[in-house]
Amino acid sequence: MEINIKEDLIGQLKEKGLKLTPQRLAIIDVLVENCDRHPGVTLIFTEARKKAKRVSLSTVYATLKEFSENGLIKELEFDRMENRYDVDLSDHINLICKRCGTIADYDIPAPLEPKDIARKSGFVVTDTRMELHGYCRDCLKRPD
Amino acid sequence: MEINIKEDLIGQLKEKGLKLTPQRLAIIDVLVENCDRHPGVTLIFTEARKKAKRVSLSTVYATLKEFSENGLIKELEFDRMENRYDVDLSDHINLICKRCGTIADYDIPAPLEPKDIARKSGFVVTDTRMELHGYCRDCLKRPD
DNA sequence: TTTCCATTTCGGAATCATTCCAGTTTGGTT
DNA sequence: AACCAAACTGGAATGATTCCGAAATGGAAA
Repeated sequence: MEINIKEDLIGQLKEKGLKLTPQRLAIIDVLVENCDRHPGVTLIFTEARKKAKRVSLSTVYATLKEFSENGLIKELEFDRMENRYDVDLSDHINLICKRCGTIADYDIPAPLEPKDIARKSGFVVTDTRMELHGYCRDCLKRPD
Repeated sequence: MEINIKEDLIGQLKEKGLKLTPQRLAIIDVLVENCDRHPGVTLIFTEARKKAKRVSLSTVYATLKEFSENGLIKELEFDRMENRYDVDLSDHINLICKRCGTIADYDIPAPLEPKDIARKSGFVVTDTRMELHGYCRDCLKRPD
């Protein structure tokens, strides 16, 4: 499964005419290995360093930007908090824990028809983002 | 109508034991006058200066934070973009134009039951945020 | 395989919204 | 009128992100 995601990402990379560098390969590996963790730049940077000899923070930023602009990954932007990256491109709802910062996916398809919205408001939807902030199961258990 | 919102805000301020200062009064005025515009800090700061003799940027930040923490207003956080503030506390969907940055409200109640989510995922929802990014009617008309 | 150049990488400086800080002022209660 | 916790100030600090010019390199073409 992870192999498929990885091969798919590399395939898309070439399709888009982007070069396959050791840095990018390392970043892809980290993304795939942590695909259910919505990793941030710091984690990706740290882990990528273990895989490729030379990777700079600038490169990680540039690469993640490039990838998300080309639709390889999804960028979840946050305020006063590192952006998070998701290999899962499907529309889903993010459950974001206020306490530990964990981001879980909630897979109920959003019952919002872009067509209805366009018809009623004239607004053309290109990206959907649904966040539910609150507390995850684990944090609720833990005292304090 | 606007009068009611203003009086209501001032009422809540006193209820919460917060002091009514000329700076806060000016900020409330700006919020109410621009209630359908989702104003950001810069706009609020600039306009508030016209109303009160002395207002500092720090105060605007502190005040907006205080207000939203006390539930007087809603803070919409953005990445790489000023936060926006909303006097309308009801759950609604924000239509955010990628081009002009306008934020419009879309008033269809979200058909997501917090109870269902809690039951299925153990996640307790405290805040809902739904954003649909795309292009507004006006920007679609305009060429280039 | 060698050449070549657009792309990528690098690290350090710059950006910018926001927060922090320490000192001063002030609303509103006693 | 006195008092003090809360609020205000402006300048410095923060931290994620972007920008920059120079150096390195993937991979297509020769």
